[in-house]
Amino acid sequence: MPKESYFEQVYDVVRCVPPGRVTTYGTIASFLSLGSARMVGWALNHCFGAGDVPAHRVVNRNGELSGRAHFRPPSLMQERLEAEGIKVEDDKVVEFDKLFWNPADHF
DNA sequence: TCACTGACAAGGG
DNA sequence: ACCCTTGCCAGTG
Repeated sequence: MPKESYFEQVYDVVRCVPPGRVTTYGTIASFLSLGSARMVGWALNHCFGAGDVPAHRVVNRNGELSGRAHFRPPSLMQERLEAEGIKVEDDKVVEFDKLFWNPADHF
């Protein structure tokens, strides 16, 4: 498999997200200039088994842990975020604007 | 080949 | 301010 699928493109960006920071689906899609926000979430759905992809650092534009239901256990996403110093309340990232990390900024 | 799916985002009522 | 509809596009059956 010499060619990277769209999944791997997303995984690569997610891996670049530093601990204690979060990003959104739309941001990744915009950064890749490919696909859409829905695809990013869909790609992450297949990430389990694709290696160590910190999918818990990816949230929706509201800062909500929309993908927590896909973790096992579902609370694992919040556990991971809190382990990195991110506070989560009511399934939402506290001070999401501050913790937001833009891949384009790192670039 | 065609149709449906999906962890979202933005706009309109 | 909230709820609903539309658009998005690669992958799978």
